[in-house]
Amino acid sequence: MLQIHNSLTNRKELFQPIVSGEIRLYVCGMTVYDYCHIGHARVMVVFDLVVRYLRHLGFKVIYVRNITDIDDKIIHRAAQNGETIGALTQRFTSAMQEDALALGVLPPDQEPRATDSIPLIQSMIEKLITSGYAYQAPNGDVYYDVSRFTHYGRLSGKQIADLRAGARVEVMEAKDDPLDFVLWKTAKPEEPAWDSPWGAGRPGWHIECSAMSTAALGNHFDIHGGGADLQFPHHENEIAQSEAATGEPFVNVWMHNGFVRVDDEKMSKSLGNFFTVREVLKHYSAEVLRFFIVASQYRSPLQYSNQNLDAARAALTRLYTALHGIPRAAPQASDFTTRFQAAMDDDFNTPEALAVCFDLAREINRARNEDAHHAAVLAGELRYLGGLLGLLQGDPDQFLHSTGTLSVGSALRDEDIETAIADRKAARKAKDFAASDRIRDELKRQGVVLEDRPGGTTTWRRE
RNA sequence: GGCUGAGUGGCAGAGUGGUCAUGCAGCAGCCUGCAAAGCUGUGGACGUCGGUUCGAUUCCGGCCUCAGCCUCCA
Repeated sequence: MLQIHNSLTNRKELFQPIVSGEIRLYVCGMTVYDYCHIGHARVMVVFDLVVRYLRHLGFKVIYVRNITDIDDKIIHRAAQNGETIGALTQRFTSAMQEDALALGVLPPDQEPRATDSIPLIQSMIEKLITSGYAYQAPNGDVYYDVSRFTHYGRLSGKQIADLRAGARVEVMEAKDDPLDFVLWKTAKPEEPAWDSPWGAGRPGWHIECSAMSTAALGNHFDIHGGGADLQFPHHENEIAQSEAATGEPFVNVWMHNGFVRVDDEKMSKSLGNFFTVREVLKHYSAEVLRFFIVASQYRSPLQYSNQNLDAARAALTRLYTALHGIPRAAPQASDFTTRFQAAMDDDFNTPEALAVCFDLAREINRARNEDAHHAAVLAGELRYLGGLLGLLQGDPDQFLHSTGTLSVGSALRDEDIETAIADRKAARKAKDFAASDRIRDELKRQGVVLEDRPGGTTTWRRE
């Protein structure tokens, strides 16, 4: 029985879909004005694996992840670069999709863009004004009246009074209350704008997610996810807007993933301590990066460091070594699958699920010389379970022959290695172990490790 | 100041009221020409002070430390 930690109640809860057998899921995606960093990668990987697992359980999942392609930062960055907003957002949307693909993140079922959703957004704002939840200020901006929404603060565990007391919100004359947030921003000259009943302008950030999610998934849907930094105010505001506009409950389960940290601090643009996905992929393979993310539970902080990526690579090498040299056989669900599912059912406990994979790998290693068929079936199971995490789908030989950490400099070509191995084989046959060891040492020096197998064959891997 | 969350062996990282996490690293044995890989065995931990309990790393309370949110942020 699947349990998910719900940020709304701050507890693990038994998951019950609204419509039996079907799950509607919305995740806040990227604002496309720069390359994705590892924090963005984590959101994509985490919810990808949530979707994969839910589908494995037999649910029909409708997964929507939006693209924010209009906001202040985009406008500023485009101006800075001297390019159009459309060119900028198109460029970084493509970059984001490339990064996702590299990380083995399956595309969402729908990927709506804010700028394609203006009519939806306007109609929601219209409803909020009509029902008295929003007002147009003298400066033309339209604001949401937070005091009208009685449940405001429920998701983030905040009291309106406390928020006011500790308000660090910029004082804006136009607002009735500093906590009110903007739904429609009047355009300044030079800024992109859409016509509206409230004058030319553009949507505020929060409203787009309310409009796009309810349009795609209905007024009331199952799961809404995103990074923990979106819990307040973004998600809080989404609830306020959506529930006020539709008169229905918005979302049953809120999921928030933890931050990626660098030196015990949150990785973020403002701190400048971020690593982009494409930067990291120059040094580590995408599967290693993905393993690194999966090796922590999604709500825990994730400590980014080369040391931890190296550890991820070593661990992944062990799994691929177990699969190496074993023919593919159809998987059978055994006790390992039961344990794996129990782990995943417990709020997607991927570290525990990986532990099961390692136990399975040991079992394969035990069986491989005793009972080849059994080993093959277990290997099939390991591959299947790994697939639920988006791992272990590659060819073991290929993984072991690649460095995993993509080393720079003069790497030996595969053919050179094969030639050296043939030379060494001849030397061994002639019992010239000094020559044999010389070849092995030289390869080792260049980062290639040899492994002599029973039967006289030699396999190799890069370290 | 308000509100969250966290402190586990050399490192990473799960979990549990009393018997094994898991991976890397260490040690010993088997295997090997020697290695590597693998297998077997093994040492090593639960921030701190109290409380509850036959028994707490696990429950409760205080304290210390760290991170996050309260402003754009995945």
